[in-house]
Amino acid sequence: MAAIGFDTHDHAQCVSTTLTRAETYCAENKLKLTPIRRRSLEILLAEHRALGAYDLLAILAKEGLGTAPPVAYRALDFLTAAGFAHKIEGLNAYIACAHFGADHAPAFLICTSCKSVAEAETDATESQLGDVARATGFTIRHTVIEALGLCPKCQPETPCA
Amino acid sequence: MAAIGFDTHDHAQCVSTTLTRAETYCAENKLKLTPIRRRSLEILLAEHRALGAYDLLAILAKEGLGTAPPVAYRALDFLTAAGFAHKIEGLNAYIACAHFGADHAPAFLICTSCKSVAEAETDATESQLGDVARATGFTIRHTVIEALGLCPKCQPETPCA
DNA sequence: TTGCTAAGTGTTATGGTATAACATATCAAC
DNA sequence: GTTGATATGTTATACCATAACACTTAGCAA
Repeated sequence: MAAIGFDTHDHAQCVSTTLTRAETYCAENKLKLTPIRRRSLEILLAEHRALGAYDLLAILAKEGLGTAPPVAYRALDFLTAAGFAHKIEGLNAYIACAHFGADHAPAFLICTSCKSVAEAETDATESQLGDVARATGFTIRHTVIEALGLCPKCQPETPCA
Repeated sequence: MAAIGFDTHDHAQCVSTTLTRAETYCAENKLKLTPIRRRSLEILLAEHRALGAYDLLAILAKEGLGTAPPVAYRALDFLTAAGFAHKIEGLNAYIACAHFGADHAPAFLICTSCKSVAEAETDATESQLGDVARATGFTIRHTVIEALGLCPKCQPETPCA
């Protein structure tokens, strides 16, 4: 389980690589990465942070790709269903997934100071949530695991801009 | 870590006991359990399920305890800050806490079929989230840990009403 | 007692999030 | 080329949450 998100990297590269992989994945799984969906994913990847549905919509609207809320929500529904993006429940916002395709149980570290978000993968069946579920006979379909706090750069000693 | 919520129990007893404990806790900690706050907690306890802020407001309004949204949100803010209630982020709803007072890291098992919610206590520092946080230098302030799925009564073989 | 201060409440208005519903368009399969 | 499934365009609305400001109350100090 490795967290990513609080480090720097070749961003243009990371966007294009992930987009290419998403295209390949869609082709292999008979999913349609339409222009609106592709552009939405590209925007989420480029922003590299949690974006509200209406933030995404504003960008799409500027580009003539849609003006009404359902446009954004449909794209986000597709991307989250495909595993290309996740919803951060604690922020009512959406973020591109660094992984993709297979179902996974993401965990998020959300900095309340600089709003950056790091994603880590967890094993739901091995978590405490999994323990409780087994003990009670509960069947897990989806997990929401988020931590709100301060990222390394925003610790009290070294507040970030 | 024990889950509660998918079992039956003496409900009137559980409501009155918890209310009494809340009163004691407030007295000891100089918190004011005003009529609106007390009644809101009582409602959440009696309902014994996640309630939207506007659901709570509707009940308060019927009783002449307030008509505008801030009334409900203020009561819920107080109850959640005191640890008497929790917000279920995945549902945008609120539920009474079976525990109270001290800070804790609740985890919820939410049945998408019958809407029941079970609360379990976790140890954030021992969770996978804690592992990631330590590895990345992230300081956790608050955690959101929720699982959506099917409770024992709503498994495919025995769907519940 | 008066007056101050902090906390709580009443109220209006607004902002932010999300979806229902229905019409239209596109495209692959037959 | 018709059909059926999926995607999109659009309007309207519902649901969730808070800003802002006036007013009241409780506790405390002078």
